[in-house]
Amino acid sequence: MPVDAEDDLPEQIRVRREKRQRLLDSGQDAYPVSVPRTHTIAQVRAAHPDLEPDTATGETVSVAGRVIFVRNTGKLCFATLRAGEGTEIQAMLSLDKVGEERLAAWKADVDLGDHVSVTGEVITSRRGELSILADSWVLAAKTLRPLPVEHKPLAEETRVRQRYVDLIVRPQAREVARLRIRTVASLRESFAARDYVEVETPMLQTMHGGASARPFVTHSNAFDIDLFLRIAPELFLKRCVVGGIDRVFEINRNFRNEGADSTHSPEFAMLEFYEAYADYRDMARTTRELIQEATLAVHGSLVFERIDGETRDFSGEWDEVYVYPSVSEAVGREITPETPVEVLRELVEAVGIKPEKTWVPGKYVEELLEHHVVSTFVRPTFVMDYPEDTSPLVRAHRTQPGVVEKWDLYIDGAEQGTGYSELVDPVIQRDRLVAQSLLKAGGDVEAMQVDEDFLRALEFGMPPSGGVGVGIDRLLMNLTGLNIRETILFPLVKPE
RNA sequence: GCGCCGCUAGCUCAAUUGGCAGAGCAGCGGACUCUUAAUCCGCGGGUUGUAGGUUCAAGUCCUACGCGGCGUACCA
Repeated sequence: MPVDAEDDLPEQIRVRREKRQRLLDSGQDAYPVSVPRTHTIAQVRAAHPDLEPDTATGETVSVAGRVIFVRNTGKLCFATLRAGEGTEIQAMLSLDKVGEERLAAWKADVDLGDHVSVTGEVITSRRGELSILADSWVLAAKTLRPLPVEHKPLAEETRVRQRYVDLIVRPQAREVARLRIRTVASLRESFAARDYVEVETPMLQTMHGGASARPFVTHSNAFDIDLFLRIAPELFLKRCVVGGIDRVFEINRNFRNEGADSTHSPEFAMLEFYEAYADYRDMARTTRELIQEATLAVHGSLVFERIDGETRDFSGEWDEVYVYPSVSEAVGREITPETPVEVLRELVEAVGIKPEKTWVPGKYVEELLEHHVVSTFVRPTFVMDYPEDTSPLVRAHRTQPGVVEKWDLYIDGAEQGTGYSELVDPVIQRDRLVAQSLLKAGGDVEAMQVDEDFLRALEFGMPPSGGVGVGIDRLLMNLTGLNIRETILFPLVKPE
């Protein structure tokens, strides 16, 4: 080991390395393959819920945990051991029980952060703290880096970059890590109860489609072709419906090569589900039920307090508003799919938004909607019946020309999901995708490609169907009040 | 992208007008057989994000770059 490199280490890391070496030199193992462990800390706590102070149980156990506090006195040492899930128990090491040599070794060798195994009687201290009075102890794993201060919050960046440390010291980090999968498990249970089939469709795609977004591009050496990381599973799930998987869902990652901020991550978890013989209203109801069931699974109530202390109410039926009427009301004049684009442009510019030349008329309407209407919805709200020209995969409204059967679900002013009566006419679908590809040729990097295989699938006949996409990260954000980086265990960050 | 703010000990943070770089916890040495973020005595620990510049003197002022946060624009 180069001496110079050692000298450059911070003092506390150097000291811990020396302790490790000292243990090895004396024939002890700093990282034994196994240590005594008869019970988890949680099991010991559960078995002795309310002992009186200064009680001896006569029961001997071996527990293991990370040392997070030490209170070493001359002949009686105390330590708090913490299990991975956060349960804690006190270890007591006395001169009588472990002997002079092992007590001295404890004081000299054990640092905050080390994993240790302690064997001894379950007792309570005179102050009533549930403890293991050690007959023996052994190091389970030496920690070479000092833990951060327990009682000062870690800097947000350190929490994100070193989530392992965050998980050790911050209860909420442990809680959120489990919350995500509890939410996803609830969704899967809800789908199972509705006879849905879960599938996994390609992440690596030769065409990108199903959403308007810039894809990540990668390369297959075997095929010598460029591939796209998927921006959405939509076109494959529809192939499933064509093939007769009438109720199908997928929960998996999408990748979009776009900005990252407190509400957007380049990779994010997405739920999409499709149901034959359902329309967008059926899908809205199912979506509400899924989210309500997940809310119950996480919070136990549809009226709940988030981690940030705010209260939200997801109970009952959810509000429905309509795009053109609500925009009309907001701008003080009637807006319809026939409203000339010049009028829309004036209204958009009047609120300080700069139109781009690729915008179609419906885009202006959506901008007005977002600016005037949507941010006011705290309670979950379905915004229904969108412009046709911004939704190339949606079926035309059954009675209103220029409008499609689509809703967006807004919670707390942010889009939580979207649902359609799906477009299943292969001829109209082809026209829409060709129009998209022309936009793409004109420089719109988010426009879709003409996916011939998808069109061929539709030509085999897709039953009338409803489809929904729900952002899982967004759902967690809405259930907790956290930003997106807190809901993702290891969010993408630039290298240090 | 653009604008503003930040980056100091292992961690969390101070440092007045440009004038000896500090504290708490953690660490090291010592005392202590019922502690609870133990206490008491003593001692170490810094390339102030990186590279330049101005100045007798730079954590502090200037320039560039890196990383981060917030705001703003686009996307879920």
